[in-house]
Amino acid sequence: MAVTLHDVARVAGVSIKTVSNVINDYPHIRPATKSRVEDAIAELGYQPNLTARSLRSGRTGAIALAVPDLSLPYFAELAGAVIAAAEAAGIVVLVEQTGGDPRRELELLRSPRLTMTDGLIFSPLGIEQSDAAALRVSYPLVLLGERVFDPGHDHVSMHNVEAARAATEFLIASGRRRIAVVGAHEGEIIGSAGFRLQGYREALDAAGLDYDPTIIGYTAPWHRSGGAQAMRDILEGGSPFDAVFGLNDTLALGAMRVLQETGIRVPSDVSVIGFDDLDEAEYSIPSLTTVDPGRRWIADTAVATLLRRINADDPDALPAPSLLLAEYRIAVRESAPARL
Amino acid sequence: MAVTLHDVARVAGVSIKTVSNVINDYPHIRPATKSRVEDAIAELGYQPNLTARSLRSGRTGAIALAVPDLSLPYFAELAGAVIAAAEAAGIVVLVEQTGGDPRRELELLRSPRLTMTDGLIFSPLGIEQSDAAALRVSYPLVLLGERVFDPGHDHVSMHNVEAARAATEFLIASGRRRIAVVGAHEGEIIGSAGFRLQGYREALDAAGLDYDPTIIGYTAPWHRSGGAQAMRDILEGGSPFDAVFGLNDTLALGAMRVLQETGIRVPSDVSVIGFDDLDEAEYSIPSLTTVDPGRRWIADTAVATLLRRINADDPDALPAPSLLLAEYRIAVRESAPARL
DNA sequence: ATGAAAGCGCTAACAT
DNA sequence: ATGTTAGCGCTTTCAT
Repeated sequence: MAVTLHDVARVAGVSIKTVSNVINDYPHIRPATKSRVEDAIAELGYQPNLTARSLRSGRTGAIALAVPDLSLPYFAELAGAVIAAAEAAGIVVLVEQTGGDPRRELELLRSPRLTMTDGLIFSPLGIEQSDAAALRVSYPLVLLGERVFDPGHDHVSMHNVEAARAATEFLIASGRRRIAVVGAHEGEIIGSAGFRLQGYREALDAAGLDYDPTIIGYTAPWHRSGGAQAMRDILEGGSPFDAVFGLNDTLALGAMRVLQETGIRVPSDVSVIGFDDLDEAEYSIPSLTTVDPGRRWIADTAVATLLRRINADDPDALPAPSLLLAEYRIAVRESAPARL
Repeated sequence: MAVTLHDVARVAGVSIKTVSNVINDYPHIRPATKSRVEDAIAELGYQPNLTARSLRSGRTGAIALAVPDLSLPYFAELAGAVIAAAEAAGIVVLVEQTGGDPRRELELLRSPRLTMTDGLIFSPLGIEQSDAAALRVSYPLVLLGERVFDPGHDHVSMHNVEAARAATEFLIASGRRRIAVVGAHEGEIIGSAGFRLQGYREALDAAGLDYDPTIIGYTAPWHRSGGAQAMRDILEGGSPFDAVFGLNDTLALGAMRVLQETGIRVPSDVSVIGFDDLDEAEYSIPSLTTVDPGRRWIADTAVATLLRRINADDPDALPAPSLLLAEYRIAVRESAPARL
């Protein structure tokens, strides 16, 4: 069926080893032999069978990336950045969607599917501290997102607490005092929502402002509709506020829409800040001030770190698993100007 | 290193064939033998090596998906839908980004990488009619997007002309007469921009309205910023208009932002309609009326069609390559109400 | 109902 | 500088 090394070897009048040498740029080949082989390859349209190569070499040249859902813009942009970084390194990416479901996340970690890849970049959402044992796997693994697990893994994440604190301080510095939050998770300590809320409280404390639970809006799914609903809850509560901190951009965008519906003007009545710096933050009406958490750096670093583990000759000779945190910055746009 | 069939066979006291039979649910196995093997599998934590299975069976259980860029929301949502459809069929998806660059698209079609997959779902953007020969590949291939090539391939697409005509007719029926277009491509006949513009012109013709080139905005990249720029061009031209047809949602969203900046109100002054029905169309301010082109159906159908080719015992016994077109509908929201 | 043996296409070890 | 051989882990004949 397909052209194999043997076919090329026969046509070129050499052994398959020589053909293999040519393909793999082995240095000591007579130019005449080399060109004869290359001609045969071109003539037959030979392409190496990567499955066979993988079986023999133990390397597939592919990695897996597991994210909750590509329809969430943050993860779509993250996946795009990971694929681009992997391609630059000559490897391909198998993308899995877990839906943030802990059962599917655990299943994925033990899936035989992973034998088709050299390692996994995993952005968990549903699994918990008690599932940490499931992360002790035999293949190279890099975790993304919140560090809710014991050490022992390379982990690439962002400065959630500090960045959220900086976002809140930015609003305070611009003159706001009653800052509502959209997207909190009831009782969560560890996790994006918990960390960002903590940063928010630290900023309030430092400024001597009181924490007012009546302007904290809760929603589990971080969609726009969740942000809209949480914003409505706060409005119905009746407590005044002069700014909104959306714990991510889609929440902020959903909240902004509800404000607009209600006749509240952004930013003249209420400032709005988000978190993620999605592409669309630049084009919303008004454009969204937000925290750029360093997504591109996260993707590049995750791939580089995974490849370092994969390529390690002696796995134990490698540096200990590390927590790598991206730099953040505040992207100032219209929804929350630096001064009112 | 890893546990193999041989290890399981040794522990269970059977041959590897029997273990293989158990794994593959071969019916004629003595229950006692079967449970002995299953115990050994559990005890050793055996997992089949899918690379070896692929080499022997000729099937990888993976397909490739090539799209321009996951940071474009349409393709992110499409990719998510394809991965979900594939997962339901028990296969995984290797995602490639071409950037819409014809060179990379052509390269991809001949990439040895594809030997790691059973087939390809390809959404081309850059290659042209003259590259049609490159599409005559030896592996199963399903094309997505505009049918700019000769037949001979399964192709899953949308009713571009009709849907664009319907969108335009919707605006006309609502009372609009001067409908600007944002996102046209200079001189393009075949392609999303060309087809949708054609549908627009057909609707104008049918309604007895003149086509006015001064309210057609051109932009090659279908980003929000492109939509914004094309909208500005039209405004600078000074010709009046009472509606905007964005040839996709991001263009429409970018245009809407410029209208708002200029003090033009949507929809009271100008109606805006898009095309794609992205998740975000529902949450923009105002929410965006748009054409739902049947993305979910497209993803399901592309996967099902590709799998049919892959699973064909006799490739020639299959139905001829077909052009499959999704049903469309207009999602009516605030930016263009049915009646003003 | 189970086993023995071959071989998918390649790379690695060892020859020469 | 090139050839020979073995074998990665599995499925698939072919036996029994």
